[in-house]
This record gives sequence, structure tokens and C-alpha cells, in this order.
Amino acid sequence: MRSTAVAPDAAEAAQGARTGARRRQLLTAAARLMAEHGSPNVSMQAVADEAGVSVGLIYRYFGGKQDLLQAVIVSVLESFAARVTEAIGDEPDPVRRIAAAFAGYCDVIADEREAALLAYRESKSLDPAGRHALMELEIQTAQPLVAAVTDAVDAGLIRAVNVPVFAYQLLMTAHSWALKHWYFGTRIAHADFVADHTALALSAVLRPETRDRYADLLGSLA
Amino acid sequence: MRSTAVAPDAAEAAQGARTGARRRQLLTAAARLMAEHGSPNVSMQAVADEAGVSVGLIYRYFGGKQDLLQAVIVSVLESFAARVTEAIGDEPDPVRRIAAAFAGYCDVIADEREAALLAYRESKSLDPAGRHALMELEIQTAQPLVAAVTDAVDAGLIRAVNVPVFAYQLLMTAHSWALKHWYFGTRIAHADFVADHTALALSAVLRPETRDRYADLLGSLA
Amino acid sequence: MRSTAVAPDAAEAAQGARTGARRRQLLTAAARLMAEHGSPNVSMQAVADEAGVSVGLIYRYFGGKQDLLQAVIVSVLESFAARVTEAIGDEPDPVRRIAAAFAGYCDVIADEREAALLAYRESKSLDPAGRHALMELEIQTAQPLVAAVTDAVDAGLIRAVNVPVFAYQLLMTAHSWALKHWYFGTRIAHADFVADHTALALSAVLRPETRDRYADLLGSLA
Amino acid sequence: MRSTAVAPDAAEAAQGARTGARRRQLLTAAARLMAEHGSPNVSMQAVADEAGVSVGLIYRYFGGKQDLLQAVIVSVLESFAARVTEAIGDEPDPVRRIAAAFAGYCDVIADEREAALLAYRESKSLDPAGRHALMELEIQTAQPLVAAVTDAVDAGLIRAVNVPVFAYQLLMTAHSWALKHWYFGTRIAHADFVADHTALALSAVLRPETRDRYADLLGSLA
DNA sequence: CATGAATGAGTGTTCATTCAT
DNA sequence: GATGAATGAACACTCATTCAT
Repeated sequence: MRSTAVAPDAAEAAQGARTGARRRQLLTAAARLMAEHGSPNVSMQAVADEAGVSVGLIYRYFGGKQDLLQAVIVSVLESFAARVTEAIGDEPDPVRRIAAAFAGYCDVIADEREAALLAYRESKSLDPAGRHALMELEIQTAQPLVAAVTDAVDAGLIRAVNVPVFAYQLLMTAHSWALKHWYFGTRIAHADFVADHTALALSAVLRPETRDRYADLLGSLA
Repeated sequence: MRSTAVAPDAAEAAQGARTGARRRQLLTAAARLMAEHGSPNVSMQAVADEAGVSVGLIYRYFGGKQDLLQAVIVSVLESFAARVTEAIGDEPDPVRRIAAAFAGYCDVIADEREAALLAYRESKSLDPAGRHALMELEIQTAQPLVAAVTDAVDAGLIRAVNVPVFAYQLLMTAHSWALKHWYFGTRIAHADFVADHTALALSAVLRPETRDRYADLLGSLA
Repeated sequence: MRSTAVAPDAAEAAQGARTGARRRQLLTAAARLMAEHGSPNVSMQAVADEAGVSVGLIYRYFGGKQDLLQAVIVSVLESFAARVTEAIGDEPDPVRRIAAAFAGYCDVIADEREAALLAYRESKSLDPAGRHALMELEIQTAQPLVAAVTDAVDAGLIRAVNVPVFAYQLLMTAHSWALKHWYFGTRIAHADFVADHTALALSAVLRPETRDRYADLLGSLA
Repeated sequence: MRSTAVAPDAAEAAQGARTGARRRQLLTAAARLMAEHGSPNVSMQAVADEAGVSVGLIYRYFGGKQDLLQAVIVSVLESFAARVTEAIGDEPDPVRRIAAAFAGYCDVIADEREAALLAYRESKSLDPAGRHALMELEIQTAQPLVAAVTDAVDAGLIRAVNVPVFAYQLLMTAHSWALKHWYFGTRIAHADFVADHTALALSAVLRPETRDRYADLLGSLA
């Protein structure tokens, strides 16, 4: 180290920032390519080229290709979780919070359809530890929705459904826009897709006495 | 050779049978390995070993690895379609036919969980023609369900839902048992999973005046 | 053997004839393909297909691919030798016999240009014995020419040239039509090529006192 | 690194030099093996072993086996052209320049007999573009000879022969030392081969009035 | 920190050859 | 004689990974 004029901790912080930037740069490049072509069809050289760096550099920031793949998926899921949390905001009504969370999931996935498929496609080639980390992350991402459903049940607004089953149903529905985009893409607008599924899901669980209160969410099923 | 008087077409049939048997043998081996490890992680040598034949032989029956992969997926989907059709039987009531078809899908997928994931994971690496063939097949497989929903709407038994959206919702739900088995597997029995989702789906669309007739399908949501 | 009514030796002769026919059939097919694509690019399967038989059958008539290749080259060279001998006829004048032999070589090679290149291209992949056999054959094929030159020298019609050098010069010239066809093919008609080279060669060696006698062969160099 | 002040272009030049050295190293190894065994009988692994590097490295410098083969042939022909040009020197007399060029060709080919055969044997397996490049190169290589013959005709020193036919005759004669070395090698010394053919060729075309001037080139045919 | 040349194990694929029928 | 299914060694080529600079 030639320059000793910088305080160690400041240097570390600066380095940490630079390190974080590099990681993000590499993750973005890798995510773009892997989402488009599938991780096995993306060479480390291609990632390096996309990021505008040399191959060797990737190994300073990631342990290897598998590690990079896992980091990519984690970063994708984390960004999903963040966007969903933001989408819900501070809606106090549990039922409307369910609808908001569902819409949030749907929008995020519609925005990053290819990225959303990554986890489905590639988790098989992750090691058990990586797979477990992913599951934890996904459960966390689902948490806002699970909490909203629990609240709605506790508040007597909806029937006493099996909470995880119902919540994951909504999650899978959001995912299905990506998974079956070849089917839905040409048959229904995304906004209608979200509205229809919101109506279907709520129609299934709303107590008769609360249906009127959410008529706007039930649409034609009101 | 039992007899030299055998008619040529019988001989051809015998050869055809042998050829068909080999194909099936190879497809089975490939399906097992690819379902377990993912096609990119399965070498042709591994498939040959699993099938107990030499590598070269695979190329007599399939054009290459991609062709083999596609044949595996097609054969899986075809067997799914056949089993679903059989599961429905000749139920005359459209609503009960929906329930039967859904249960059929769920059971098939529960039986062959790993195989069901193949199409999701690997279709990215198929050529456009292959992908298109797969989509056609999946649409065909969904047909019984779509028809049942259409009949139920026409008969005025359920509300006027968007048929493909509702039908694919059920399909995705069936698939979700495989896609999220790490989650559901330890939290709910498959039979309960099917019953809960049947109840949820029907509860969402049954007209108030017909709910009583299908109370057995609605379970706790009746 | 069902039919025992045929005398053994007649049967053998018939069999020999059939065997010969098969060999020729296979050689023709192999020669066509190997001349066009080069022996390494021709599979045994391709030869079998071209000949309309099964792969296995080739191994009843030839020891393997190398043996087949050698047989092909030998058969080509033999047919060349036969055609050259025929072309010379019974010309009594040694000088005109040189010209006739040279023209014969040239014509044969022009007729079967691709076949003529086989020996040049493929002899490297023959075993020493095969290579030696080929050399013997080529020397035999050159014999009429060597004899004619020797006679012309002995008769005092041409200068005392180094016979093999001069004869092989003519042979190589004939071959050069095939070897450099990409060059000559678009620049000179084959008849002119032959005439020009006949004139050049004879002009080099004819004694002054005999030039007039062969003015027709010397053309513009007369 | 002698100095860190080295200008960028110097660094680039150093790298270019290293790259060039590697290419040459690989070309030399490939040329040696392919000339000896024929390109189809030389595996990339064998080339790598011969060059003392790993297989993968070859693909950094050449596009593949075909590209390597073509590069080998091109490099051989280029070195031939260079040596021939050098051999001719600045001989002013057109006839003597013909003799010098011919001798140059002969010597180069005698020196690198095996390499000279490469183009003949392997050009069939080149793609059309590669073949075309080779033809261009060969025409360039022949240029000094063609020019010399043209000059000799224009100067009235030799008869009005068909220039390309006569020039290529000489070229083919030079090549024939390599093509038919199994024949000539044991029958005539290379120096005599060159002298005899020089005499033959000039004897064919020299005008009577100039023969005396070149008696030294005509040898026994004077 | 950053580069990219170098490695070598591993891949999909071909094909000469054999042999049961 | 004739077939063609089956073999398995060999090939060209790729790419994750390392390390000298």
C-alpha cells in the first residue's frame, strides 16, 4: 500500500463501496445473460465480456460459476422482496393488503419475467446449502402476504382458510404469468390477469357479509 | 425365428416392436437422470450407462442430446395427458368433472414430481420448433379441464369466469405441488392439498344457489 | 445349399463371377464417393448406401476401409493402364508412339480427373505394402511410354535424353491437367493443352534432321 | 519488464511478438505432423503435444482444425514464395532468370519435400474461400517465373510459346521432385534432375540463333 | 486491483468394425 | 451370402479455473 494518508477505516469503507459496485456490476451482467440464455449456456468469459472486465476478475468477487449463479438468484429474489414490500405500503385493511401484495408480486414478476424464471430453471444445479438459502429467501418474500392473510382471517374478514395454502396459491398465480407467459401473453392483458385473479381469490374466501365492502376488488364476480 | 412362413409385415412389426422397446428403454433412462440432475448435468455416456447400452446406440434412436431431451419431455407430457383423460372417466356433472380433472392432474404430478419439473427447467434449451410442440401438447393436456369449465359455465352452474384463466389457475395449482414441493411437502398431505384447492376454486365460482349441491367438494368452506 | 444339381466347379465359377460383380459394384461406389469427398470423409455406411448394400457386406469383400481404399486406387490405376495401352494401338513410329501414349494419358486423366487425384491425396494413409504396390502399378502404367522413348532414342530419332526423366516429365504433364485443373481449366482447352505439350516435349528432343518429319506434331514450334 | 516507462505501443508490440511466436510454434508443430501423416491422421491433441502446449491453447490462436490446416499451408506457400524470390536475385538476362527461378523452385521443394505435398493432399478438405486463397498464393508464387518467360519471349530470345502453359510446366516439374520422389529419389541426383529439366525446357523453346549463348544451360542437349 | 494466456478434464458426436440373426 | 443393431475408442472442441505478470 503506497498511500498511507488515508485512515484505514475510511479506506476500507471506500474499498467496500467499490467492491459492492463491482459485485453489482458483475451480478447485473450475469443476471442479464443467465436470464436470457440459461446459466449452462453462459460462459464466464461471456459474463466478463458483458461486464466489460476480464475473466479472472470474476473470481475475486465470486467463488466460481455456481457461486455466481446463486448470488444472481439471491439478488433477484431480494430485489423482488424489496419491491413487494414497497408496493404494499401501509395499507391498514388486511383484505386490501392481500390485494396490494398480490398486485405487487404480479407487477414485479411481469417487469422481470426472465429473471423470475431463473430460480425455477437453475435451482437444480445449486448445492443443498444454496437451495436452502433460496427457500428461506422465498419464504421471507412471501411473508407480507402470509401476514396479511393471517390478519384477514383473525379479523374475521375472510373464512378460516389454510393460510399458507392460500397465500402460496396467490404467489404461484403471480409466478404463473412468467411460467406460462407463452399462453397468457397473447390472451389477456396483465392488468386484467391481476384483476381476474384478485377477484377469484377473494371471491373464494370472503365471508358473505363482507363481500359488498370489497365489491371493487371482486369485479364481475361481485 | 419361430417360422420362416412369417408374413413380412409381421416381421416388420416385430422389428418395430424391438425398436420401440429400445426407444422406451432409452427414454426411461434419460428421463430418470434428467429429471434428477437436470439435462445439462447428464452426459450421453451417463444415459448410456443407465440404460445399459453403449453411447453410440443412442444416436441410432435419437438425433442427439437435444432431440433426446425433447423426446423425453414429450413422452412425459403424453403420459400425463393419457392418465388425466383416464382419471376423468365419464362423469356427467360438469362441476364434478372439473373436480375430477383437477384431482387427476394433481395425482399424476404427485406421482411423477421430478418428471413434471423437466418441462419447466429445460424448455429453454429446446429449439423453437420443439418449444412449440411442447406448448401444443400442454394445451391438449389442458383441454379436458377447459371443456369441463366451459360446460359448467354454459350450464349456469358457475359464474361467467374467464375460462382459460380459471382453467390454467387449476393447472398451475396442480403443478405447484411439484414446483413448491419443498414447501408443501412438509406442511400438508397431498390429499388435503387437493381438497383445499378444490374447495377454494369452486368456492370462488359456484353460484350461491348451487353451493349446497356441491357441499362435499367445498369442505370447510361450504 | 438347396440346389445340388449344379456341378461344383460351375458353381464356383458362377460364384466367382458373382463375387467379382459384387467387388466391382462396391469399388465403383467407393471410387465415386472417395474421389468426390476424399476417403476420410466417406464412411463405410456411405459406401454401403451408395452401392445399395449393407455395411456388413463390405467386410466380406474387403478387409476394412484401408483395404477398400487401396483396392479402389489399384482399380483406378489398372483401368488407366488398360486405356493407355489401347490408345497407343500399334503405331510403329517410336516418336508418334510417344505422342500417342502421351495423348492417351492425357485423355484418360481428363476423363477421370477426380479419380486421378485419389492416389496423390490418399496414398499417405496407405500402409507401406500398399504404397509399394501402387508404385509398381504406376511404373507398369508408364512402361509403354518408357519403351517408346527408349525406341526413339535407339532409332536415333531423338537426342540421347535421360529416358526415365523425360518419360516421367510427360506423365507428370498429363497429371498436371488434373492437379492444376483450377488453373488450366479456364485458360486452355484440353486439346490445345495436349498439342502444346506434345510440341514442347518433342521440340526439346527431336534431332534437327528429324524435325521436319514431325512438323504436324510440333505445331507452331515447327 | 525492464522499465515501467515503456510506451504502450511497445508493450503491444511485445505482446504481438509473443502472439506471433506462439502462432509460429503451433504452425511449425502442425506442419511437421501434417506433412508426415496427413492432416486427417493428426489429432489436435497430437499437435498440442508436439508443440508442448495444451489442446485448448490451439483454439486461442486458430479457429479450429480446418483453420489450422489452412494456416499451415499458407505459411508453407509463403515461405516458398519468399525463398524463390530471393533465389532469383537480380539476374538481368530473362533466359537465365527463367533458369534461376526454376532452380529456386526446385531447391525449395527439395528442401521441404513433405511440406510441398501438403497443399496437394489437403486442399480438398478446405472450404472454398480457403481454396481460393491458396490458388491466389500459388499464382503469386509463380509470378516471377511467368514474368521471366514473358520477358524472354518479348526479347525474342525464345519462341512465342503459350506463357502460362510453359511456366506451369516448369512449376509442375519442380513439384514432381516431391510428388514422385519415390521414383526419382533413387534414380537421379537432385542437381542432375534440375540440370536435365532446365536443358529440356530451354531446348524446347530457345531459338536456334540463341542456343549457343546458353550452351551452359543446355548441357548434353546443346 | 486487474489481466488474459494457459490448462486439461470433460462434452457431444462419429464411425470402423463385429456378430447374432 | 446378407443384414443392420450394437459397440466403444477416438475425435474436435469448450470452458471453468488458475496464476504469472
